[in-house]
Amino acid sequence: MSLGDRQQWVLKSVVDTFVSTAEPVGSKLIAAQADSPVSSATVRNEMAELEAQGYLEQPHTSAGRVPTDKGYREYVDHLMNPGELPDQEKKELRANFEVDFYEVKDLLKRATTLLSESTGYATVTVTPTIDNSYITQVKMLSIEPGRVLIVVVLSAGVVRDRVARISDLITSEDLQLIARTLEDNLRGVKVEEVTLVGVEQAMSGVALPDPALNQILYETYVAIKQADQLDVYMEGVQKLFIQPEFREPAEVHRVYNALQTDGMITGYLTSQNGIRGEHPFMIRIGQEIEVEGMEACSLVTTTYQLGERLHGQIGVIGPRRMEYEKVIPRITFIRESVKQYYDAQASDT
Amino acid sequence: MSLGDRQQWVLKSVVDTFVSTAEPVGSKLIAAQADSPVSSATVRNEMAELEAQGYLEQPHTSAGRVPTDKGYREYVDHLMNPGELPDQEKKELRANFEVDFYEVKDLLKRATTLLSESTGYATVTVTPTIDNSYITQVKMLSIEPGRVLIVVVLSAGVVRDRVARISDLITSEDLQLIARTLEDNLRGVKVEEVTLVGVEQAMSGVALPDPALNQILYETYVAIKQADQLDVYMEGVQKLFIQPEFREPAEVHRVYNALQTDGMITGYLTSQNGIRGEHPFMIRIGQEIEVEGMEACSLVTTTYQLGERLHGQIGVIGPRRMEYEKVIPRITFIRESVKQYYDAQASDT
DNA sequence: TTTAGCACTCGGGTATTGAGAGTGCTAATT
DNA sequence: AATTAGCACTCTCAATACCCGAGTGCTAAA
Repeated sequence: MSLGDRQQWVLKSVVDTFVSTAEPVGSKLIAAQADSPVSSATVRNEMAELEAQGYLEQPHTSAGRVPTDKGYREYVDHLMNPGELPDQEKKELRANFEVDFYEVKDLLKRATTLLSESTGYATVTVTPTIDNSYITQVKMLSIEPGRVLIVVVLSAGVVRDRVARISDLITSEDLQLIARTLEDNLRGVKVEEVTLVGVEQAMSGVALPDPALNQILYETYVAIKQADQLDVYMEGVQKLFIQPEFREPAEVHRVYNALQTDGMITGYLTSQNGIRGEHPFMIRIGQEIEVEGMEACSLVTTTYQLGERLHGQIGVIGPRRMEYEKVIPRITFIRESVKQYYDAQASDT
Repeated sequence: MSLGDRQQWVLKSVVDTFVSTAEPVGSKLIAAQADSPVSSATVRNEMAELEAQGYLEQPHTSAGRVPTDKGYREYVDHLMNPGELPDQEKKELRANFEVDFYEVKDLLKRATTLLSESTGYATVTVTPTIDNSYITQVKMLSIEPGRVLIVVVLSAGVVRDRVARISDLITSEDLQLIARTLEDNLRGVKVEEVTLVGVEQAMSGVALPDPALNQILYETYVAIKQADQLDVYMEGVQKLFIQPEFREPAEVHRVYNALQTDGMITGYLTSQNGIRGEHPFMIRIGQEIEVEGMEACSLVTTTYQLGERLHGQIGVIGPRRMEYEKVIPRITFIRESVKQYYDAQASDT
C-alpha cells in the first residue's frame, strides 16, 4: 500500500524538519510551513496514519513524531531531490583539490578530508583494489649484502615492493637470475591466483642453496600478495560526537568502537563492490547497517573509479538524521573529481 | 619547602585512591586505610596543608580532595614506585608479539595495539626518524614508458622509493645514466642537507632534454625528502571516552580534535627527542601538555630505539588520573620488546 | 472532507527538602 | 606539643512534588 501525495508531503516535511532541528516535530510546525495547504488537524490525521504504517514514531505520547528507518528509507528512495551542487562550492572544492599530490593515497586522503569538511560529517575511504591485475615485471635490487628490494609491477602500472632480508650467500648475479626466471614464469599470472607453491614451481630447476632460495621466494610471494592490502582513511569522526544523538558518551564509545574495529568498515564498504546502476550510491540507514554499534548512524557510500582498472569506496558517516539532500551531490562531486584528477595526472606527461 | 614524610604519605594515598575511584577522596577514607597510623583528624590537617601548598584542591567545600597538576607531578617524581611487570604478563605480551610481521610499521602498529590493550589507555606511536642518515644509493627502474621507480637507499639500509611519471622521451639507458650520476654525486650527502638545487647541480653537464630532466630530478628530490615523513599510529582512543572525566561530549570533542589535528601530537612527541637520562620517560600532566584541548589528559612518552640509528616515540594518553605505576613498566617493556624484535629480525639471516 | 475546539497525557523544568559526606575548629587526651 | 574526638557547619546530590506547555486524539461543526 503506497502513500498518498499528501502523506508523502507530510513525511518529507517531517524528515526535513527533523533533520535540521533534531527535535520531534509536531503537527503545528508542519502546518505552519510556508507551502502548507492544510491545517494542523489534517496533518495530525496523516501523521497518525504514517505512524500506523511504520514511517514515523513517537518518542512518547504528547511528543512530536520522529522518522523511523522505514521513514528515512522512503525519504531517500522517493521523496528527496538532492539537486546540483552550486557552482560556487564546486569552485571552492576544486581550488582545494588543486594542490600537488605525490601519490594516489595523497589524492584520496585529500578527497576524504574535503568531503568531510564539505558535508560536516565523518568520511571514510578505502584504497582502491585492482580489477584482474596480473604480474608484468619482477625485479630485484640489491641494497646491501643480505638485503634486497623486491619490486613487482602489476598491470595498469601498479607497483608493489618490499625490502627483504635474505641469505648473504646470494649474490647480485643470483638475484638477477632469480628475478628474470620469476618474471618469465609469472608474467601474466593474476595476482589472486598466485600461491606460494606457484612461486616455488616457477623456480624449479634453478640451482641455489635451498633454504636461501625458499626464503627469497617466500618474500617475493609476500610482496605480490601485499597488493591486496587495503588501507582505510577516516576523517572528521569528531563531527559525529557533537550531534545531539551522541549526547551519551556510552553511545560515542559504541560507535567509535565499531568504526575502529579492524576490517569492520573495510569489509562493509567493499562488499558493495560493483554497484553501478542508475543510482550509484548505497544508502544504509540505522539497522540496515548490519554492524554492531552503528544503529544510530547512516552510511552513504559510493564507488570511485581511477583510470580503467582501479576502484575503491568512499563514504559519509553521519547520524540517521543526515542531510541526505546535501550529502548526495557532494559525494558525487568528490567521486567525479577524484577520477578527473587521477586521470589527468595519469595522462599528462 | 618540601613535604614531610606524613604529608607525602597522605598525598600518595590521595592520588592512589583518586586514581582508582575517580571520586574526591576524604580524610576518613585515607585514615581507614590498612596501613594508616593516624586518625582522620590528623589527615584532615595534613590535607589542609597540602591544599595550601597547592598539591590538592577541593571541587567545593565539603567535598573530598582531588590532586592538582602539581600534586600529580610530585607523585610521579617522588612518590610512586612503578615496580616490575609480573612475569605472567610479560609472557602474554611476548606471545602476542610473536606473529610474523612484514615490515617495521607492522611491528610498530602491533606495539601500539598491545600497549593500549595492556594499559587500557589510548596509545600513539610515531614512526622512527633516522639519525644523520645519508644517501648511499640511487637507483631507477623503468616500469613502463613514461614511468619510473626511483629508489633511494639511505644509511642503515633504509629504503625509500616512489613511482614517478616522467617524459617518455627518456630511455632506459638515460635512466641508468641519471641514476649513476646522481648516486655518484649524492652518495654520502645527509638527507637533511639535500636541496632541490643540490640535486640539480649533481646533474649539471648531462645532456638531456631540459624539462624532462628537471622533472625527474624533482621527483628524485621528492623521493629523498619523503624519508622525513612521519606516520602516526593511534590505538584505543575510545578507551578515553569511557573515563568519567569525559562525561561531557563537548570534552570528548575537544580532546578528539586535539588528537586528530594534524601534526599536533607528532610535533609534540618528537620534540622530546634525545631524552635519555636515568628516567627515559617524559610525563606531562594536564596543563603541562601545551596543547589546546588536552588539559584533562596526561601523556607518558618514551623514545624507542631500533638498531643503531632509528628512533621514534611511543606514548600513552590517559586522563590525568592515570595509573602511572601501571603504565610505566608496561611502556618500558614494550619499548624494549620493539627493540628486541627489530634487532632480532635484523640480525637473523 | 476538512477544520476548529477541547479534554487529556506526559515529559521536562523548577523549587523544596532531607540525607550524607566532608570539612574546620575547639577542647580533651596522650 | 602533638594527636584525636566531638561537633557545628556547609554544600552537593537525590528524591519529591509540582506545574507548564506542547502535542495528541477525538468529536462536532463547517
